[in-house]
Amino acid sequence: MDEKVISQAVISRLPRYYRYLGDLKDEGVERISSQELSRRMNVTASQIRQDFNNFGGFGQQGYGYNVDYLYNEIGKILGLNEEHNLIIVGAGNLGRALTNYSNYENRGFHFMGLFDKNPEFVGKKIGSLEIMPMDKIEDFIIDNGIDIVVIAIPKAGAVQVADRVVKIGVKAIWNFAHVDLNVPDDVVVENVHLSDSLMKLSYNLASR
Amino acid sequence: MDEKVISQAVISRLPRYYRYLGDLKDEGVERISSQELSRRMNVTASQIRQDFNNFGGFGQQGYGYNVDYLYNEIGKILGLNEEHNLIIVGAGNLGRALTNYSNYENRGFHFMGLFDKNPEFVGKKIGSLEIMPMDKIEDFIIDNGIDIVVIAIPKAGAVQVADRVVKIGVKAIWNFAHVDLNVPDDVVVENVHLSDSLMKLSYNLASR
DNA sequence: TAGATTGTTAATCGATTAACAATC
DNA sequence: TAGATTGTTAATCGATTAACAATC
Repeated sequence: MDEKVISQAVISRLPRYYRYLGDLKDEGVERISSQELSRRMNVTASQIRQDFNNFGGFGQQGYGYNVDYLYNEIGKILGLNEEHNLIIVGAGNLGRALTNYSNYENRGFHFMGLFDKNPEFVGKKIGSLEIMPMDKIEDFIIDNGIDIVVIAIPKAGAVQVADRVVKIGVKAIWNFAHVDLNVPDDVVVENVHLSDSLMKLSYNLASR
Repeated sequence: MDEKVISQAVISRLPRYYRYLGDLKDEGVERISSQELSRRMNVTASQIRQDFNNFGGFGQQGYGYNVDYLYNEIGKILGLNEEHNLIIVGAGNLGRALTNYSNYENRGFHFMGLFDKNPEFVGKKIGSLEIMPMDKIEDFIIDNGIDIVVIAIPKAGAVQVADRVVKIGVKAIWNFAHVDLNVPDDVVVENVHLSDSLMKLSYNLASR
């Protein structure tokens, strides 16, 4: 391996490139220059070329970038050619919303199970998934090759759930709980702190 | 006004400070030094002091920071002492999840209305809110002093909804649609692109 | 007063932008 | 070949960290 470490600033921009390239593809655009993409996306052409060149040369002098090729390459970089099996812990409103967020499916993200500690929920079906009790989490993860765990429960239980799934080898957590998870270095956590986001909006609104 | 512009990097960290200070308050901690906070939060003490000093001196040499006071000051900076009235456009799973995200309530964020274009949804109640038809959005915003609009519909309709609410004076949009909204300079948009977040997780998992 | 710790300036580091030679 | 546009190096800008004088 021994790959160059890419800064998170670059990584954060990749999904947006991917989205724009997908749109261009849909429009039937075959090739695009960094300058034209820069105009559309409102970033500098320089940044676009620097970002792409972190991963090797995807373009051609005098021509630009082939949209289809670049789209696929960025998809590969993002790991979208891999299949991922997920479970969601927490069958509250948010957990249910994520369950049905079916447009992930076609990107290789498969939502396989839904868990909740509320006995009244257990057994109920959300879409095609049946809600299972919390004590089945470990077995389900192992039996179904789950590699991503989505935490959609209040902060009180989140840390404990994270500890449990990390213990049996899960290496990726998508965390919606409003708490920082403390995990080993080789486990990646992606936080979605909705209230942080709303506070940022509140600040920017107030200080317009 | 004429206030110094604070970088978004700093703003993004404020909600996290706010959360940790709230926890400290709950623990009954009265004062804290930048060094101790740095240890807890895993950031440098230098950064903490720099961040706070963007807004004036909240501490005292030789003593540190008063937890309660600092908590309140950051709350004020974030605009949490102001009342905000919100509506949610889109009564799908995500919209419903946000509706019931009631812990925002006690921070002065009031979810006042829920809208959907699906005639079958209109009239149904989600919690205490009745789903209203899309053509009532403008009147409702004006009549109820709505200052934040939450967009929780697919990308297809999102741009149009944004245009409509901006037209009648809304200055803040919390956007969950997977599309960039093009709004005037004096309108703030806070994006929550869930699939971008999942792609980042996917990348970081693959390149661990 | 002595010790602690801030507020703030200076140094460093990293990310973005500009420039241009390489090359299609 | 001439024109266009990348890949890449150099310059700039901004953010983070270190250091320390001010002061409680």
